[in-house]
Amino acid sequence: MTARTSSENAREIPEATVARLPVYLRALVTLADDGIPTCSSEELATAAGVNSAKLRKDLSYLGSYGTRGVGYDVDYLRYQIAREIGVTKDWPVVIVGIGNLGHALANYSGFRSRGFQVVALLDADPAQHGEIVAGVEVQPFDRLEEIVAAADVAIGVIATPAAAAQSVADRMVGCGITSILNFAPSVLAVPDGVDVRKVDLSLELQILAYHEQRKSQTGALLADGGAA
Amino acid sequence: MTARTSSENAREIPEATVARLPVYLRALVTLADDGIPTCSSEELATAAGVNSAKLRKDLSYLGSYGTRGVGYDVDYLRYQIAREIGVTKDWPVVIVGIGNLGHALANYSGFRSRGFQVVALLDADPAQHGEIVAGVEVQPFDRLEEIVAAADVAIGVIATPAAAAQSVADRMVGCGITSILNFAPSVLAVPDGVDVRKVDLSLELQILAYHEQRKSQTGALLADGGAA
DNA sequence: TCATGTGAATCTTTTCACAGCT
DNA sequence: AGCTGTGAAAAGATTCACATGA
Repeated sequence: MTARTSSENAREIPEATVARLPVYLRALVTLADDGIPTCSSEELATAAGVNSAKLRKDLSYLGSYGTRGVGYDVDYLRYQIAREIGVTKDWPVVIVGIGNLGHALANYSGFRSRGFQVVALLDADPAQHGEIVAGVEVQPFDRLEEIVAAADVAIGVIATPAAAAQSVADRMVGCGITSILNFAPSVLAVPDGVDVRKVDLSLELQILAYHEQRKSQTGALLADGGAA
Repeated sequence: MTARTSSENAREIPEATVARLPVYLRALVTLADDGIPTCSSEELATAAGVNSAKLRKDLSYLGSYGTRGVGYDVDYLRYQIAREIGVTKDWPVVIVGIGNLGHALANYSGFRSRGFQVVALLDADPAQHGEIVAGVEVQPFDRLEEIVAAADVAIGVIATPAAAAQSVADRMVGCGITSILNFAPSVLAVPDGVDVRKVDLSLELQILAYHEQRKSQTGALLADGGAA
């Protein structure tokens, strides 16, 4: 669920494809780490958990980076996807709300290694201020504007309780942040041009519960759809 | 598979709809908490962050729970959706991997209040054993089978490093778990009939980065939205 | 010979627009 | 008079299957 941005671009990559590019990138990094120089669409698709037709169609939106009869050069394709996503350099990120989840996010090494740098941790609660988490000091939320301006931050992460999320989002938007990753279980209202992605833990579990309930009922057939 | 061939099964709910039911449920809970007894599709859609046509179409797969000319009874619709999802009673859940993220998950109150009960916290690292997190003791991973059998656990959460995720999933599947929520950044191979959902924090940020990069390029398509 | 890249077909999801019920 | 519920149309995503070019 991202904001629509229309525009007639020849390079218009479908949203479903965009959502898979990071998966491909991670699979390529793993292959590269294993010393594999080249792969077929079949191999990469397996590593990424999709089928090869979908993979090839997805990659075709980026360009022709493979070699017919051979496959893909792992490093080359990896670079092309990283460039397309925009993670060839690090993005500065602020995290607001340093509770349990905020701590976990701040400590999550995957951010650093995948194109993001946590430049500030902010919390409204004075009791938290001064604590050092993953090498970064927790500061008052009121310093948001100052920090965003100084580090040219475009991406904000909200890990506050639901009640605070909208006002945090408003402040973020007000100081120029245009992408928000929201872990609070609330729907955010933001202006056009601001992207919001939501991660909701209990929502994911509820989707599993739905399918789980189906499985235990009837017993006629397991059905399912493969997931992932 | 499936073959929408005739036969009963009038109850086939599209996956896209299933993924939104928990969102509607949460919106309804909020409305109920605010003391609102009735709402229109327009109001509920706004609260859920979707448009009203989509909401009505989604609800139509469950049945006819509204009243034409009036709207929906909040409590009644809430119960119907909860029943459809299968969260009218609690599901027992085990969490494996009690690092930063595992701690945050164990402490996350949203699980308890939304249909899930954390019955065990498991970790392979003996240094963690015995610690009490959110009132639950961290136990050795080897007790998995015993605990799953005793509490009839169907849903497992993996919050381990990527390297351990597949072997944890194998053990879970081996003892009868058929739904897995995976926070480790790795693709899990599981048999048919087992559902896996993945939450990948840096993947979400990378999707935002893609759109962010687009915004800063060209500059032509910045705000737009209503304009064009 | 072989695997990519891609039109065409199929399936899914969203949106439209209004008939039908309160 | 108004809002739901739903066919039908449109848009989007996936899969098929093979021409294409290394």
